[in-house]
Amino acid sequence: MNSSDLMHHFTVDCVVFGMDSHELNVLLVQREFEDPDNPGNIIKDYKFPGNFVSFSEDLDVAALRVLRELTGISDIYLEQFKTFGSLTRLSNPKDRAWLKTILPIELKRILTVAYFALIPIEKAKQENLSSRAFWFKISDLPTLPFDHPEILKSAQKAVLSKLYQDPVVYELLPEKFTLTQLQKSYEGIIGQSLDKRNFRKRVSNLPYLISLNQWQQNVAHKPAQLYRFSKNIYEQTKKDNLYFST
Amino acid sequence: MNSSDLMHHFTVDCVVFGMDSHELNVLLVQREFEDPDNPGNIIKDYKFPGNFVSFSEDLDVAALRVLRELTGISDIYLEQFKTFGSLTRLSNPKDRAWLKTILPIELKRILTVAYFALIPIEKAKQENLSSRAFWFKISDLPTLPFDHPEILKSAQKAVLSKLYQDPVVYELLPEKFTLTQLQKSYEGIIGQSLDKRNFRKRVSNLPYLISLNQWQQNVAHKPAQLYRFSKNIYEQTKKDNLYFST
DNA sequence: CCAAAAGTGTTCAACTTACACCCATGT
DNA sequence: ACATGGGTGTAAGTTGAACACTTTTGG
Repeated sequence: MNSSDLMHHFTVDCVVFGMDSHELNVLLVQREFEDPDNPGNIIKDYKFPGNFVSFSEDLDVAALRVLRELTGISDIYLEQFKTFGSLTRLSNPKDRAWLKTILPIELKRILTVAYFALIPIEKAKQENLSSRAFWFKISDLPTLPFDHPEILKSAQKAVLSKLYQDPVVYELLPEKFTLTQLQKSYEGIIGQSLDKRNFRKRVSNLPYLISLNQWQQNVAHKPAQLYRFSKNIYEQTKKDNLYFST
Repeated sequence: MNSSDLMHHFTVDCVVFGMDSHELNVLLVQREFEDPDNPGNIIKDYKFPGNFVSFSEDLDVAALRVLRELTGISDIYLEQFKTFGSLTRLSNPKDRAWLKTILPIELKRILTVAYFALIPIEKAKQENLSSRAFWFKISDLPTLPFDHPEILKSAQKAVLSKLYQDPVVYELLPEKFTLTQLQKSYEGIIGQSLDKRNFRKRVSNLPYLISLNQWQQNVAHKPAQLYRFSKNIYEQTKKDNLYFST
């Protein structure tokens, strides 16, 4: 075994979740390449934003760079959750054909360090989104290449698991939000609907959820009160929950 | 940017937790090399078992192989939790000197995919442990090289977080165990002591915790009843808890 | 006046917490 | 007989779950 046998290509891939008024969405970037099975035919499909990491680049920095380059988004909550290194991740000839268009050498295996990211969709839209980046409802995603379906499942679990420990839902919401928006965000991550009265009773005990003397405007129904998340109060009052799985 | 700029060395590192009758322990392997600052002097210290991964090896397989080769342990619960790729992980000259003894080239950066593992200490001892592998109490660890202190902290968090979702404590216990052993295992992971009566009331509701008609023998006190964990019953009865962080 | 979403309280059951003493065994 | 860890119950407080109607606004 010599040293070059021990060298590998690495990418970072980002699963970006965005919350609109109804449900969770995922940000995908379009790839466009010639179908190797059908020359002359152009395939257009979608994948998670991801790219190679250079040898002098910190992982987290690489993830932010790749996300900025491919989507235009730069101010976002980002967290590494798992590295995927199966020997079969590149087994689809279409995926290998596409890879040749971006790195024209034969690749044996690519490890990818996967990140999840959370952002309110409107904010992402303000940060002039790349013309190649598109939001998809999580309930209606196109077929994903590589092992991206597995990465997505793993990302959803990672976000849920994170929510057990930190109120990361606030990363999905704009600065001022309604309790219904908050509830929808929880529901999107948990994957279940919650009882409105019980939900409100529960969150009304959270010291870091600050009610503002402001209400929605120009809505065709009773305007909802606006709230904000106080990171300071959260940090000061959080206690480590002690529960264990049943 | 050419292709070789995009290639990296990477290793797997395993943080092996073992439970003895009192507390959590961690398995370290000794490294032995000449002090670059003081030629002729031999440094002996300890690190997590870890090694390079070859280009044709699955990640999880590599972790099991490395663990077997360096410690002798082969039947163990193992789970990937994070990849460490800081540019400064190799900044200590002593660590670079040691690396040269195992791979005699100049290395720029090594990414490491970190795993945690759980095993009952006695079981590990049966699997003829390598003479270079040693158990240390988690409350009394030697100084660790590289970024291993950070990896340890992250591993402890990962195990705790896992315990929120699955009763992985049972991986630390022998097949038959007492409620006190179970409690100590929880306490070791959680890092806090628990009330005996409340603990027992709580676990007595777990359908997958099976009491045996067997008791401890040859102990200088009232013998404790033995229990076992039923993975089957756990799988059949588990429900996804719906709680969120406060 | 209609549609749409906001907002609100009670009851019952389940769970959490705090807390102290006797028991069975080996030496 | 003593040292060691095993084993047990209750009361008070808190939290979780189920459940339906009125309010405010824009169109």
